[in-house]
Amino acid sequence: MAKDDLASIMKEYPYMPLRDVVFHTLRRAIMQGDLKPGERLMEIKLANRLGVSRTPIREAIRMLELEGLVTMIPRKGAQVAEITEKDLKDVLEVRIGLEELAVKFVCQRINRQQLEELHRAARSFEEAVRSEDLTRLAEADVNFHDLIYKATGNERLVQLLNNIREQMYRYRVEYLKDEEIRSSLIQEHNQLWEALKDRDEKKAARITQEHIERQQEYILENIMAADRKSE
Amino acid sequence: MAKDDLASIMKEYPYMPLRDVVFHTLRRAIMQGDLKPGERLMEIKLANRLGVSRTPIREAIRMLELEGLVTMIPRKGAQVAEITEKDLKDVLEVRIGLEELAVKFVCQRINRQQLEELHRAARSFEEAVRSEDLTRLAEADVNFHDLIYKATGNERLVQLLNNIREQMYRYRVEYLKDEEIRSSLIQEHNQLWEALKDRDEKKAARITQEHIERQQEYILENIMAADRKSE
DNA sequence: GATAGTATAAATGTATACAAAGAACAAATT
DNA sequence: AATTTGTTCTTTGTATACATTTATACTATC
Repeated sequence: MAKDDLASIMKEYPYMPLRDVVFHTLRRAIMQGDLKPGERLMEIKLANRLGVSRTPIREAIRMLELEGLVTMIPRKGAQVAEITEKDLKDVLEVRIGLEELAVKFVCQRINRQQLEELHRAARSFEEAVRSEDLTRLAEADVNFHDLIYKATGNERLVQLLNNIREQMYRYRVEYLKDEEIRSSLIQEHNQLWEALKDRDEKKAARITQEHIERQQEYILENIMAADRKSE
Repeated sequence: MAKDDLASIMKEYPYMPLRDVVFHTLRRAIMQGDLKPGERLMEIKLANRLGVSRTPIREAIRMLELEGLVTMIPRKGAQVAEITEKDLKDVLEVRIGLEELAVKFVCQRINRQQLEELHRAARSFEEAVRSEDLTRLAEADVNFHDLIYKATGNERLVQLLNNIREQMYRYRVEYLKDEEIRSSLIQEHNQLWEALKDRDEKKAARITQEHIERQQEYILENIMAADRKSE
C-alpha cells in the first residue's frame, strides 16, 4: 500500500525544525550534567558548536527557559539553572501528590485490557532485571509507568508527570544501577499492580508514596555527595 | 537618596525584552478570547500589528507553544489551541489535586503571622464584595489565594497553581459577576481560613474540592452555551 | 465544464546583519 | 597607588534577507 509506505517513510525521516533538535540536544546535555548549573549558554558558541545559526538556538533557549532548565539574566543571556536541595524537595513533594492522584484515577478507571498490559509490563521489567541490561531495564521501567499514566485518562496529568519524570534525570538518578534496589522495584511493581487490580486507592497511594520517598532519600545522598565534591 | 531614586526609576521603567511583551500580549489575547481557538497566528501579520519584527514574535510563540496555548503545525505555523470540554475536565481534575495538596501543606506549615495576613485578606475580600467593584474583587480573590499558595512553602507548587489559575481565564470565568456566588465565596473563604487555622487537613481539602467543583459546573454551563452558540 | 498542471504568491524556517548594552582592560589624572 | 574615565570587544536584542515549502489561482487541455 502506497499510503503505508509513505507513512513509514515519514516515520523514518520525520521533519523536525532545528529548534527542536537544538532544544532536545541542550535539554539532554543539561539533564546529563554535560552543561553544569551556572554555566552560561552563549548563543554564538552554541551555534558554531551545533552548526546552526543563532535563531534556532534562541528559540530552543526560550523553551528551556519556560521549562525552568535555564534562567535568563537580561542582556546577559541564559545560564543553566542551579539546582538546590530545596528544589528537589519541592519537585518531589509535587510529584508525590501527582502520582498519588494518578493512581487514584487509575483505580477508578482502569479496564481489564489495560490491567493485562500492565501485568505484562511488570513481567517484562522482571525479565529486564534478570537480563542485567540497564538500557532495557530503564525502558521497561518507563514503559510500566507510562501505562499507568495513560490509564489515568487525563492527558494533562500525563503531561505533567512526564515532565517531572524527565526532570528527575537532572538529579543524577543512577538509581537503577543499585542491585538491591532493582529487586525491590520488582516487588513494588507487583504490589502496585495488585493494588490497582483490586482498585485499592489507599494501598496504591501508600506504595507510590513510599516508592518516591525511597528514591528521594537515594537522590539526596547522591546530590549531597556531588555537592560536597564540587565545593 | 540617589540609590533609592534609581531603584524607583528602575521599577518604573523595568527593562523587558520585546519577546516578553509580545508573549504577554498574545497570551492575554488568547485568554480573553480575542484570538479564537483554531485561529492562525501569522508571524508577519502579528509583527506588523505589534510594530516589531518577526524575531520576538517567533520567540513568544515558542513560549506559548510550551504552555500549550498554541499548537504548531510544521511548516504551516502556529494556531490557537482548541479547548474542549475534556481539556477543561482534565485541567480541573489536576487543579483539584494540586489545590488539595496545597492546603495540606499549608495546614502543616502556616505560621501565626501568615494566618493573620490571610485573615486580613479574607476581610478585604468581604469589603470588596460589598464595594461592588469587580476589579478590586478579582484582585482581592487573587491575593487571598496567593497567600495560601505562598504558605505552602513549595515554589514549584506555587508555579504550577499560578499557571493553572491563569489558564482558567481561557474558560471565560465570569464567575465573579454572579451576585449569589460572590456572597457564597465569602463564606467559603472564611470556612477555609478556619480549617487552616485549626490545621484541619480534611476539612480544608473538602472545602477546596467543593469550591473548585462548583466553579467547574459553572464554567461547563458557560462553555456549553458558548459552543452551542458558535456551532 | 471540469480537472490537472503550472506559475505565482505567501508563509515558515533559517541565516545573517545591525544596534545597543555590558564587561574588561588600559590609560590618565589625582 | 588608586580611582575613574574612555575605548574596545563581546554578547544579547532586534531586524531583515534568503531559501524552501505550501497554498492559491489561473490557464490549458480533455
